[in-house]
Amino acid sequence: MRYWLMKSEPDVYSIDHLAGQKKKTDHWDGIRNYQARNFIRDDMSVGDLAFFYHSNCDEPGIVGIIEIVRSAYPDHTAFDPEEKYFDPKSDPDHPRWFMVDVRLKKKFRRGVLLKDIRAQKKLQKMRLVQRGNRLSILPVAKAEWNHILRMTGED
DNA sequence: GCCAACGTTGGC
DNA sequence: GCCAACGTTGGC
Repeated sequence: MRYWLMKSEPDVYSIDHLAGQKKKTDHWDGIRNYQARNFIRDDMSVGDLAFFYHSNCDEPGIVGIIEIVRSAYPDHTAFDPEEKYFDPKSDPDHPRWFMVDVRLKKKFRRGVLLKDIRAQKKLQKMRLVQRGNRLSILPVAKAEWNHILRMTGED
C-alpha cells in the first residue's frame, strides 16, 4: 500500500467536483507526463491512498484524501480530437496515456496549505516543496503522510 | 546525439 | 502577470 499526492487545478476539477460525482468516484484523466504516467501505471494499486492537492490557485494545498479504486487503464481522452488533451500519438491499440479511478474518502474541514507545509521542518524533503517540481503525481512517504494528517487536526 | 527554441506548470 | 523550472520538439 502506497501513499501519493495528486494535483488538480480547482478551476478545472476541484475536490467538490469529485464530491458531486456518483459514489464520489471518477476517473483521473489528462496525465500527459511520462514520469507521472509511470507512477500511476507501474506503482499505483487499488487501495492506495492519495492526497487531493489544489494547484495553481489562490491557496494551493492539500484538501482531502482519495482512494484508488481502479488501477491504470488507457486514458480515452487522448484518442479524441475534440479533447483538450488529445494526443495523436496515442491510439487504442497502443495507448500511451493511462488513468486510474479515484473515490473521495475525506474532505478536510480545513486544508493543509502549501505555505504551512513549507514551514514544517520535517517536510522539507517532500518533493512537493522542492523548487521547480511540476510533477502532477508524487509519491508521499508514510511519515510525511502521517505528519500532514496531524496538521489537519482531524482523526 | 546535441541543443536552442518553445510550451507548460505553478507559486508568487 | 511574471518568471523559474523543466519537459518536448525538431533542425542539424
